[in-house]
Amino acid sequence: MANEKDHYYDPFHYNHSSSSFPFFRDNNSTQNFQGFDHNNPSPHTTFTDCLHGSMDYNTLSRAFDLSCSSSEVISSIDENPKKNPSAGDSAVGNQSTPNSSVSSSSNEAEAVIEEDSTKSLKNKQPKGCDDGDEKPKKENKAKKKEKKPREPRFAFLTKSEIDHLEDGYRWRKYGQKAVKNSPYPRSYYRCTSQKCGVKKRVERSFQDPSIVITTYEGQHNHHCPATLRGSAASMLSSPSFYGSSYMGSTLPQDFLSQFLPSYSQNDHQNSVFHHQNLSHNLHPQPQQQQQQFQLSRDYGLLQDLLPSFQGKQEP
DNA sequence: CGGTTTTGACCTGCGC
DNA sequence: GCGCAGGTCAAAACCG
Repeated sequence: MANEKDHYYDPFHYNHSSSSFPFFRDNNSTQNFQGFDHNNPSPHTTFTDCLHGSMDYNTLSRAFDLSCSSSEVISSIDENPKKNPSAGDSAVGNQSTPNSSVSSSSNEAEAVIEEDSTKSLKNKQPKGCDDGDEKPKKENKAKKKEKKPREPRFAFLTKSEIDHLEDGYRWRKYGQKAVKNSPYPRSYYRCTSQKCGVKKRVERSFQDPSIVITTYEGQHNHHCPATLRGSAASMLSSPSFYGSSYMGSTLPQDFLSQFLPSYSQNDHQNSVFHHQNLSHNLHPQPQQQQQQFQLSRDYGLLQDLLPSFQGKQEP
């Protein structure tokens, strides 16, 4: 979907020289990792890894602010590749020149991300004009659906054996789909809280089944119904969880506190977050890979993890 | 019995 | 226009 509604934030476009952490934000609201093309980044892709926990846009935003005082934290690449094709190319193509496009991104990234959600309208269009002989079902859907902008997305890679990670919120599964090139299905969840339209998708990496890819969409308009201690917080300190590319050198505690209200300093001491400088560690040793998953700037790695990504990667 | 999960059908956008 | 893939709906099944 390469139209003006698409916005692309290059997850890889962080300033690795400063060890900022690679949170990815998917503003564009279409599919993840699908249709990614080095030469045409427009097809939304964003990715993030890091921790799992109760994330919503609010907490994430705050977390970003904390760590991302500068532009490099989050690289929003090209807010509109279509408008600026060359920038679009740079979104991915410039990854070898980390500082080239970062400058303009970050600060606007925050603003852009919300703005985008009003622009991205990939949601189903109402079929209001269906003819009378259509199925009633269709008509109902048509009436129900409105043009709703997609919410910004955040994707997380989590090393876990559990598919659906506890994050303190209650979710209802509303769908499951097989993922192309992957033996693992993708599950769709919706927050059960009334009027809370937050969704999340959970899928397992095809290449590394121990990695769960969780994509959050939207922000909760209510408090977390459950304390996280014992659930997400405990998982943070469990060996099965490896927050990999968490790069914020000053973040861990504050950041985690933002995500996990019950996350204490004590937890932090036991946490498995690792500060990594991706620029020096694009290809972790096998041993390291056992200990921590690392999100690399190298597309190849993402490609390995994401089958659908891979599909587009190889012509 | 109410809430959740499962699952096939349906819808939409994109590429060819 | 057609086929494909992602995303969603909603009825049925399941569960506590």
